[in-house]
Amino acid sequence: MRLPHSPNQNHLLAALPATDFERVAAHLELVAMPLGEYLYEPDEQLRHAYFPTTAIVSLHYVTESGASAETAGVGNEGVVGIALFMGGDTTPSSAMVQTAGFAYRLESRILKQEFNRAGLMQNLLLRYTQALMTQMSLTAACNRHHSIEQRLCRWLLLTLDRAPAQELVITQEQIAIMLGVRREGITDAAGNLQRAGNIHYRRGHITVLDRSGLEASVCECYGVVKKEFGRLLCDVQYRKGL
Amino acid sequence: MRLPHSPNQNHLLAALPATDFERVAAHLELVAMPLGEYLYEPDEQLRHAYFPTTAIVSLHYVTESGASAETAGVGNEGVVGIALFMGGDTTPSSAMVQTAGFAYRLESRILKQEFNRAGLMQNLLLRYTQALMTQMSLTAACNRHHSIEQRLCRWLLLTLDRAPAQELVITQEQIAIMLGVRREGITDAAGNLQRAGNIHYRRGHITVLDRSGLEASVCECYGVVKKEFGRLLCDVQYRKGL
DNA sequence: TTACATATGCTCGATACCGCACAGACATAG
DNA sequence: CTATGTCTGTGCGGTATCGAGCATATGTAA
Repeated sequence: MRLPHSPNQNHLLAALPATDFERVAAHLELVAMPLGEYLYEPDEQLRHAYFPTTAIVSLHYVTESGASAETAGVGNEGVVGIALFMGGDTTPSSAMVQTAGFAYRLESRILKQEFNRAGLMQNLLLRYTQALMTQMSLTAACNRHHSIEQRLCRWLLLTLDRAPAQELVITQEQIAIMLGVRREGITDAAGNLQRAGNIHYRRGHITVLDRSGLEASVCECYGVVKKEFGRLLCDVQYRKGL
Repeated sequence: MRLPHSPNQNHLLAALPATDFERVAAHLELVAMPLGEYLYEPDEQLRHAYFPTTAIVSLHYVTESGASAETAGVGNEGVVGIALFMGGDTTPSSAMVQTAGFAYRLESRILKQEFNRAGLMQNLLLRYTQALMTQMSLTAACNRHHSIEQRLCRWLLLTLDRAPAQELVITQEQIAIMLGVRREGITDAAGNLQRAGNIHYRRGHITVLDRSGLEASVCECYGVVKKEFGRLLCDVQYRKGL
């Protein structure tokens, strides 16, 4: 399975009206996103915004003591580099590639320019940003009140929704870092899910066998985030010919 | 001490250029914000944006089981009702008055209108929104990795920075709800801080005796949020004559 | 095939926090 | 001044999660 790359694999780019899209298309640059690459580190000036197609990026904060916690994920539904058009240019968080794949990147100057046209692209980016805020808020609440197993289910489902396949290539250690827990905590929780027949995993590969099983174990947070993304970005019109 | 009310007590309003300010001034309505009032509940259509002067508002999410957790606070540095100009109009979170006081409110229509002028006000609101996102992200990480006592210190310092006085009028129960922990957890932590001579409290009143003591116990999150607010909103020019 | 690095499984004690129950202290209205 | 409701203090057992250490399994590369 080797699909040709297209900017339209990213929902935001696909939602642009033809005239807007054509203006930016020439500036879009396809880039490979290897696992573990940092798109930006804390307080580092961003040069590009990234519109993932098959890659998934994790936005997270790393504490002084080295512990970390994901605050939101970005896949083909969104864009990495919000701070560029929000005006801050940098953030104290980091963005790391969590699932290898591809993205189209756009120079910061071009993105700002498009944003300032105050057209549909601005509207789209702002609504996406609000959805991202919802995800961050829910993550904060979820971290307080829900168990590791529930949070793992949330994370798996959200990641699966962004992934092109049913199999995720990631180790339990890496998931633990995202969720901000010990690796053994993930081993436990994943073991439960595997015993229940919901997932199967082996050395860095997780396959979802029964999505509905995960949905039965997940906390409300998944549904709320999902619904909010749907609500905020449901009326995007895809360009003809997609 | 009875200061005359003025929109300039809110930093965002105070930062507007005279011409912009005069355009909205006629629409600003001073409102009292009693403790516990909900400015909006989940998915409820917002009618106004609120620019607090002396009031402090808590943005939080309430889970299905009734547990809650604050994701960010808003005082005279900001505005409640981000969703109006971001385009979503509603959010799954709630906004509740956490410290009684006053705010100036603006009809949603007027706010959107001003935002869409794409002038300094838009720029200001977007940078404020980014600062708010930083607060949400840090809250998520803080909830994962820092102790109740550290989080209490963070909350006290952030609230103090927004409060007009050194004394906060709030019960331990209410603080517990904000932080998403048991009331007893706050009793413990506050007891420690009182024994250390950093604060003094009695039945719903907390007085900060030694700010530097709190700063010594707080986690990094306070500083990061503080710095980010400073960075994003430092260059606001206050109108002459304030 | 073998060696090696790495991913996962398991155990143990420690601890932060929870849920519950109840006692005492304080503020304020009558 | 007293009664009442609210706020705070404390103790108890229970549990999720942590931290550390080590055993085992599994890919991969020599």
